[in-house]
Amino acid sequence: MSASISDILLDWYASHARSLPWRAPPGTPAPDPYRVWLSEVMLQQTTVQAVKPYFAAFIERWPTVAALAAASDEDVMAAWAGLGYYSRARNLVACARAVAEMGGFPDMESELRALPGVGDYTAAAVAAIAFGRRAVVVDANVERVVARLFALGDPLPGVRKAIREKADTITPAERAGDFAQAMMDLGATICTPRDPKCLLCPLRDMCAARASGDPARFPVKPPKKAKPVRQGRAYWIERDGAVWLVRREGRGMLGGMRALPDDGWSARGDGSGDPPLDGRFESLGLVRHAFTHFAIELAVLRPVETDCIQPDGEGQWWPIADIDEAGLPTLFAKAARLAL
DNA sequence: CACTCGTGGTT
DNA sequence: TAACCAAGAGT
Repeated sequence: MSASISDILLDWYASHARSLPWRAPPGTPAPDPYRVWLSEVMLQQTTVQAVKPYFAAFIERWPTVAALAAASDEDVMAAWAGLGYYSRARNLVACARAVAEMGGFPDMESELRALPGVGDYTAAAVAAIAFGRRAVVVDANVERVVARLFALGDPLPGVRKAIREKADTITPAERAGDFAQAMMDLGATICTPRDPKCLLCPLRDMCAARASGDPARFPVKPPKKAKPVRQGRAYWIERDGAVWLVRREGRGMLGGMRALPDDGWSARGDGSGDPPLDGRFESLGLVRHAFTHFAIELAVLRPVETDCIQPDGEGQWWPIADIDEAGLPTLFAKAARLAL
């Protein structure tokens, strides 16, 4: 009887696992579920390199889920600034509070799945990695590896159901967590999106995509839509060494984050809203920034008359010397850099 | 299902 | 340099 895919992969993982701050070495006891969960949320659509400093800072500042549950929304949002997808930070606090209330993380995939910010992938990953449960973990790496192993040629996202079924068939009953991480490491280091390193792959002899001669063709992706460019304005309003900052509303673009006041570009898309105070403005320059589904050209403006300034609406005067601690998302950090 | 939601590195 | 892409979730 020949070795199974999971046996081969687990054997490969024993000597090729990446060493990561949130990870236990292959075959060693599972890490703290809090660390697993925190890293998985941070890693959603985010590179390992980008996550590392944020993970270290969060663990240092909030060593337990109870500590994070006790933190203020404002502090967590500011600590998340720059990492992107800020709904993750809003859900992170909500999830920490729910878990603290429960007395700890549930150890079943179905219960994990019910927590805020925990979807199919994260629930399976935490169940497998932190609790040793058998769970079918499918992220973009696994999708790519499985699509290639079985040469699944239908386009995403329709092919996902078939991918999951195939992933289920190769997931072992034991060590599903190591298996999942092995699949992800293989996808990240060998079975890469472009130019896969098939000669180094432990599964090369059983890979249908490699046999086809063009493994990089899998998985087939749909054409992407053009990215529109929006125009907007942001306002740099200074008084006594401080700048006027607002907190963005709701769950939309950059929701919950501290920001410069703007003209409503994110809601309207055309930057046609009103400035936060009357008077004339002069230009400090233009910030170009690309989001996932649109780009923006943000004009940064400063009031010409600088006496007796008091902007409309809610906000706070933030000391300019401490601007790095304001927790501005990157777009507004760029605008602040331009102003300074 | 289709769309929203960030950012920075790589090619 | 424009495009692609990363340990996805919520609506």
